[in-house]
Amino acid sequence: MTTATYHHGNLRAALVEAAVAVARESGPEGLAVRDLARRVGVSHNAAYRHFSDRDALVAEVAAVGLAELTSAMHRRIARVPPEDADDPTRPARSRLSECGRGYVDFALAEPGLFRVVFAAYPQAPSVEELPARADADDPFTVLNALLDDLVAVGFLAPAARAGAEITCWSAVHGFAVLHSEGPLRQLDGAARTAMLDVVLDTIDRSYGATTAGPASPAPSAEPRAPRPRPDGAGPG
Amino acid sequence: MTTATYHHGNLRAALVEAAVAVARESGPEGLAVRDLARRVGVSHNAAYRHFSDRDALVAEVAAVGLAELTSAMHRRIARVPPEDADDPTRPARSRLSECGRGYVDFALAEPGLFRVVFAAYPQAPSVEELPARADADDPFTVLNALLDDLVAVGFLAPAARAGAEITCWSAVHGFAVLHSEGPLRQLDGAARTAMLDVVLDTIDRSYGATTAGPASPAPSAEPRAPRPRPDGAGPG
DNA sequence: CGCCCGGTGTGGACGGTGTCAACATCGAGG
DNA sequence: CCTCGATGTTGACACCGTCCACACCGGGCG
Repeated sequence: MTTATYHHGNLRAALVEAAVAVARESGPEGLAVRDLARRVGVSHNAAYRHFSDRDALVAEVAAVGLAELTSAMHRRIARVPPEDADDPTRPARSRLSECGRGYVDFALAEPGLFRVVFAAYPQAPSVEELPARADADDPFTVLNALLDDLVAVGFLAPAARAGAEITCWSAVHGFAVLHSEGPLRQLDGAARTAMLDVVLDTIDRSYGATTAGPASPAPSAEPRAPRPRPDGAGPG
Repeated sequence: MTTATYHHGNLRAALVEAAVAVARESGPEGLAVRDLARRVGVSHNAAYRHFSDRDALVAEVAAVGLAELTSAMHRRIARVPPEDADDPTRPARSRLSECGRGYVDFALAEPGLFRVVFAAYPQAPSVEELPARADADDPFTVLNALLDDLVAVGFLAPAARAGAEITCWSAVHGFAVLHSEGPLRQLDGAARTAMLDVVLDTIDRSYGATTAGPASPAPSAEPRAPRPRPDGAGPG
């Protein structure tokens, strides 16, 4: 804690910290303003000097969770070897898979935080405004960059690029939700891993078919220069 | 209402009916036992003669929602013509797509009910016990039947059948969650429809590739046997 | 130096919730 | 007819979010 300068010092930070701890094991419905105030050793209502609403506090926790989620993805992505002698498309494809695995890992390891994140997730940016925030560090931006790489490498047909981000996000998010606290919550770990492999392979196979098969209009457009990979370790 | 035989008559049914109505527009967090009792014109606590818990009441609503969800899927599936002169695999493939569209339709049309369903969804049956309940009428069973059809028709390789139910469910459920009350909630209808088409086409293309090419995540850059082209899926 | 003001924390109140316990009512069956 | 069990009522308790009035305390101004 930084030096206590006032009555309590840094109540706001203490509240957020406590809230994150509670959210980890109870999810969003476990977050109660009064309870958090009690934990921090302050009277109820004190929190309202720092957060207009309970929702504002939850949003703060969601921001922390979102950062952790993003960093979990980055960590997984960074483990992929940058080159493959046999297949030049493999690194980009593996990065996409690992990105999904990082997402699911987080959802399973921190189901409470994960649910808080999606109880108050900010609007995903529209496709038009994406370039403007290409430097942002959130799961959707990371995913889009990886898909662009997949096109640049010549694996994903440019014509199939549109909507790919929604497809990947949907598949991985659905998997995460169904398994972390949904109807598939009590599958054992091994089966779960195998199932996730199937999901990711299904997408990979489909995207490979866009360049190889007769599936889409023009099988080829020359690959663009690969963008620098955002392997930043992230905060936390 | 059936003839009132007692103090109130059929309180239980009245409570469930009111609860479903509330859930439609407020989701699970809008369901309050006291409020429902008030709406039905009965004192609080009366409900506890019929439901042990608030959770028990929510579960009842979830059952109603699950039935509606299943029926939405059936309705969509039933619209697919049973035969296609050009391509014998098309009906089964279209049924799978329509099944997904029915799922998403329901999630978008009834976001509150949809969320109640997945706030308390029963455990999905394991693969072993599936045959035993092949006659059950729930989304997971329907999906499995359609995937079996896809194998029978020769479109989906038997080796790729395992895990396909999880893949399809994940993709469609994720899409539904992200769009119905998630970060993509304010996409306009046309874009949404197009995105769902992409998701479903991605799966269709991948499954079509399982009968033609190597099923493993091998590079598979070379062109493959001529597969009937999985162009836009449906009689949307 | 002293006073005031605004940021911060306190205490109380109101209406809402789930749930338990005691009581009242009413219909069916002995 | 009378009892008994199923059903509904009333009251209470402990929580919750939030609004209000008040108390504190330190820094900036006179």
